[in-house]
Amino acid sequence: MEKTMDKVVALAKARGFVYPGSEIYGGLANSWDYGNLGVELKNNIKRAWWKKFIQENPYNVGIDSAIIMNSQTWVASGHLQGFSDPLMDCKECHERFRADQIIEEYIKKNGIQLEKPIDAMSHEEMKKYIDDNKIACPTCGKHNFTDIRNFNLMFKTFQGVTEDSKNVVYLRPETAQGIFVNFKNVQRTSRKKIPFGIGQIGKSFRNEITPGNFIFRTREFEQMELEFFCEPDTDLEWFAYWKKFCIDWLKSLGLKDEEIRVRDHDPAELAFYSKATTDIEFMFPFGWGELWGIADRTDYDLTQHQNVSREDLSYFDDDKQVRYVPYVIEPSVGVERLFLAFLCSAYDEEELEDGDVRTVLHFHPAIAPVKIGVLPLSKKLAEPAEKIYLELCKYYNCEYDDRGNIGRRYRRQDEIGTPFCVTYDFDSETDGCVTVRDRDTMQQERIKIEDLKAYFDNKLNF
RNA sequence: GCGGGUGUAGUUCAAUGGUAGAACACUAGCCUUCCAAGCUAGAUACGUGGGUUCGAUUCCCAUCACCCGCUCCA
Repeated sequence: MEKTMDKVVALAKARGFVYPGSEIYGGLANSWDYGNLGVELKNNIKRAWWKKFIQENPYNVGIDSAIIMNSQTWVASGHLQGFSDPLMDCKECHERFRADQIIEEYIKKNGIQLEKPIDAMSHEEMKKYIDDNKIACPTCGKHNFTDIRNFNLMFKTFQGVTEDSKNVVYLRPETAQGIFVNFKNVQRTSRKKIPFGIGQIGKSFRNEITPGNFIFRTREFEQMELEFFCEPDTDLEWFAYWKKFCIDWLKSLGLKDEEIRVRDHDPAELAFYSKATTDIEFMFPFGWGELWGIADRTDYDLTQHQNVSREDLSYFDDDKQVRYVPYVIEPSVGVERLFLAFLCSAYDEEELEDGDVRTVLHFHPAIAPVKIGVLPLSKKLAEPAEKIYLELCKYYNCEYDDRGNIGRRYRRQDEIGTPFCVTYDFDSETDGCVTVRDRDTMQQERIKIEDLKAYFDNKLNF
């Protein structure tokens, strides 16, 4: 069986996991909507993360911070400055440059004195200067540039009625900063002592140059981030701890050893804020792709916010009688990427004994969109079967289906990854039992109708 | 962002300068029907916007989307 992106995407669209966004208007590049099954899968993933990282974890608590934050946040975090450069592309070799740097190099090389400093020049003036002096592309030597564009990865909008620069706000490019600015609030109200973590699930927005690979990289996405605050000098221990924690969690939900690998970043590759970064990668049909980034952010963020806001963000350790700015370990994972990884991992085409092929999603029951399919053997048995459905769906997301024949209905449930099917047949009336069929083993059991709840509580308890 | 390609029911494909067919899927009905069965009936499509033309799904342009390659990526 060849597992291709095409097949996974086709199934996702056909069965209601993911639709192209704004489809009736011709779509919107790289936006995706999650359908009736997609929303269940997505919610299950988020619920599983929250349970493991927040609810069950004695160290961590949660938060839900605003998407739009005071713009000073992005001054402190470095997001504003880092990407407000005037960029231009060489049309000949497609290399991208900073316009101010090209001019800078040119005047330095030729000993020219400019009338006004480069950073005071407008984009038009820079472009004109480059054109007038026929400054060549440092890579290919030709002179054929695009216009200068201000490239910032952040989505910009205005808060309030007037669209002037004072009202500019940004959609957050990561949820992490909402945690950092609330560090003192959460520490005080939760009465947590270091080490402790604050987790958050929420949308982030990045105006990526090249999104793609289905839902792998999109401009609007959802992150599940944990910022774990620890004492300086204990950061590397915690870094290793969370790395293992994340990998174990992925495996507990069904990702296989051979589908996962861990890649440590070279020192040269590290972002300016990070001391160490590890990517947990997943083997997608299109190749290895980053799933989870675990970064040692040191005390960079809290120190930056402390400097820009002039609020003291240090922590006083009562036991050791020392004050310090905590170090931060950040495991950050994208919900959509996990969604895609689970979908790809679960996808299978099985050849049955009679030579028939069934497409089946082997989701871990915790994330399966539908837990139980309730199927009457015949439409004539619809009434009692519906009764069972109405009872079970109080506890588990269930689907009732009486259309077509029974075989087709089993296959449909296989295709959406439903772990169990309950079939009410002509004997059920007399013996009070139904057939429960397991998706993975294809084994069938007769279960008393009154025992069904207990049976599934046992099977679906995680 | 650049180059190349592709857009016809839900899906995979036909045909055609005079508005379109099939298969599978879907819906309804029949059937004591446990792994995509059978029979009958039915609904559903020319991506969007311009242009040429008496008339465009077909030709031209733009746009949007997708695919392949390059580029880029906190």
